[in-house]
Amino acid sequence: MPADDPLALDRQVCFALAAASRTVIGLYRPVLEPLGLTHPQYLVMLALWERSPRTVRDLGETLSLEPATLSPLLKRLEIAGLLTRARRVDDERALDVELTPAGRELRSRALAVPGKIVARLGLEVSELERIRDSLTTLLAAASPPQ
Amino acid sequence: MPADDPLALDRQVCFALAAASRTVIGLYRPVLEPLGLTHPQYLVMLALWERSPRTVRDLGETLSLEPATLSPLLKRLEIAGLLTRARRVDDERALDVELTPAGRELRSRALAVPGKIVARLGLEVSELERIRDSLTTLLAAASPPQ
DNA sequence: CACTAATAATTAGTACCCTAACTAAAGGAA
DNA sequence: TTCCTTTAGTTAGGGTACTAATTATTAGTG
Repeated sequence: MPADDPLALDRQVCFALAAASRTVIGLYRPVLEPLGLTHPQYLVMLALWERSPRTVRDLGETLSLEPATLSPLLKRLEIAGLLTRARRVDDERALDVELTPAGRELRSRALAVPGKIVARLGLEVSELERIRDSLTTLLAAASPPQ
Repeated sequence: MPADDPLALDRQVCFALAAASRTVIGLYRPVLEPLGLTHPQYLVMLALWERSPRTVRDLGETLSLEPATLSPLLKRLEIAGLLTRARRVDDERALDVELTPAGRELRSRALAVPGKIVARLGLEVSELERIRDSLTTLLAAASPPQ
């Protein structure tokens, strides 16, 4: 195996990305479980805590997720009582995905989540911010032209 | 929404990670489809092109994937004729996952893959390497202690 | 040697993830 | 106004991804 192998696993950004993503997200599981959330659900709630109500399309664009992924996911959050989905009055193709009081109140418990993960990672916050900025660059480069 | 909101989406490394990972991996789909591979399968093949045969456990550790994920995935690659799975003689709990001649030959077509993705991303190779190194740091921090 | 504990891989179950197809509603053009 | 095109969200289907449970094999202990 030559030292300059173009297909070497440790040369592939996509592998580093996939493995890091899965592994980091895996750390959230025990932290989010007491809140009754999976990681993708947590991301949805983060978006709604920023702004609610929002449409499925808006959530999809914000989270880089397809409607087909969001649809059942939102359904499960609705069943859990954290949000409601109602047809918009001005455009009945669209849904207003809106936090319930329970969904809103969950935010205060979620405030402890990032700190727990940062502590588990044991990296400097400044380094995490640098990594995050790199990822934002990468996401922009990979995203479809607007 | 305060400017220093600890739960702001764009402050979460995990969100940047999830979105970037999904989006970048999504770019591979049309490139890998002519090779008959999904992205996770591509990663498995990369590992086997480095070294074959390998056990499921070895592949799992290398790729940060659970055996439960690998089991059906390898089965599909076996059905596709790219690899075989055989009980090891020295330890019948373990499998030897070994490339077939077809699996081995696929590598030459796969050599074009990274270049296509890099071109699509339009980022300098040096920047991609920097990002990859960051991710490797992150993966190490997130991984269970050895 | 007998028995217990640990290990490797598979299966079951749940929750994503995407593409493709579909239904219903809205927008736009003639 | 009518009709075609586009859009929003859902459903279907295939492929992951994980935890938990299971089966069979191996390792370790007395």
